[in-house]
Amino acid sequence: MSRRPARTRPTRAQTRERILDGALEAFAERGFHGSTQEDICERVGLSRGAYNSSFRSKDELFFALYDRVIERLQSRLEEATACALSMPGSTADNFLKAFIASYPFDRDWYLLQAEFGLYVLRHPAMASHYAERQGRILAIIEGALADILREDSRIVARGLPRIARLILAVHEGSMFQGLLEPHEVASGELLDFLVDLMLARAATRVD
Amino acid sequence: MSRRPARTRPTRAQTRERILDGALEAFAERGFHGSTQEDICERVGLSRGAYNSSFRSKDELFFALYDRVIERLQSRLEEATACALSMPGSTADNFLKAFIASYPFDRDWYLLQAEFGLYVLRHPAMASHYAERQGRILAIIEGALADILREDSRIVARGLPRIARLILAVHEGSMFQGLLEPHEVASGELLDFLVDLMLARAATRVD
DNA sequence: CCGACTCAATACATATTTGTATCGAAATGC
DNA sequence: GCATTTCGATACAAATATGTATTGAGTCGG
Repeated sequence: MSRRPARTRPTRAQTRERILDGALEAFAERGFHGSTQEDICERVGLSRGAYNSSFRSKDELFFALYDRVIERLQSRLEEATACALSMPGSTADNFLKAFIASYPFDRDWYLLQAEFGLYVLRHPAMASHYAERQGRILAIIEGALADILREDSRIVARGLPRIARLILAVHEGSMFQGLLEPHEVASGELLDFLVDLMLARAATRVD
Repeated sequence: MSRRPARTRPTRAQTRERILDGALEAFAERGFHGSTQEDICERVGLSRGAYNSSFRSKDELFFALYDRVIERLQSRLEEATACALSMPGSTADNFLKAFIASYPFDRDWYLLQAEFGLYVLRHPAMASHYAERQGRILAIIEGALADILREDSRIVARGLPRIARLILAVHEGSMFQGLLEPHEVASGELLDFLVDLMLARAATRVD
């Protein structure tokens, strides 16, 4: 035990994190413009005083949140990649599908991601920031694909960046459809289908 | 010339249309929550009086706009389908690519579409409304695919609904990437790539 | 231990936005 | 033509959101 008495007041960093937690919830539920300071704060039991003291503007909060979200996604994907690669003798199917399964597929994540996307499209100055973060995710996907090529070369070799983008596009598009009509589109279904296409196994002709 | 003097005051329907025009612009530029009545009205030179007189609520306006947008998309796609089919001897490649090229790929359209998507995800009661409209688009794509099958059977026959959904997903995902990084992702590039995959022509092995 | 400083809560002033009520012009029905 | 009704603009009132200033408790350095 330290000589100092236990800290009773939370660190600045801690309250910042709590506000980010509240913002995550609020933005997912009501969107960026739809969320008020009060909205965000009351979810985590803080007052607007803490909010205004911790963040200069809503935009600053927004991007701090985005960075946190991206960092978590990044480590999640990297972990999944390492894990899937560690299993010896994995085929491209297994690898890709394990990798894809590790991709977040929940409502809040999608809503937030979409909200960020709209925001940066409307604030061109921020586009590069977003693109850089998205680039990291694309790089991880590309890296994973490159690894697969060493194990199973059925997949196309050329245009890795484009394939990575295609995977990302399908993931996001199908997440939306899955959230809108859960009974029609199962989680990961379209992405699995795409993998099948890439492995050229689904290209059967009509009878 | 009619016995009545020429009409000087616009019809209710006309002002409704003008307000929808303003809302389209405003929602695309600032989003649903970010757009105020004033925002919407001043773009088309009307006062808030016209707004409140024409629409009971912002939600009503939003869905009226959505329906108008979907109707226009629908006729555009149907037209493109008919046109592409009328060209005799068209291969699946040509057909699909012509069809895809007719799909709107502009900023405002994407922003609005994404905004609608977020809205309905957050208002589950509205999800069925959106799903029904999206279903029409999917049906057109399915119909087009079915037509191709008669001309060129290289494409997979089973799971047409899933293929249609995949096309939709790729289109939306790639639209976003294209808008975010125009120099990285060309319009329609990913969709063309998907078509290649479906036609099993891109599934070459690494050397 | 004491003083300076930090942080979050509260109170307040301001600015925006929305909804309602009213008014005048214009169209329709008789 | 005249009365009635409709529609869009203006004015007003209420609600909501934001930013700033102040206050008091908690923390850190000497």
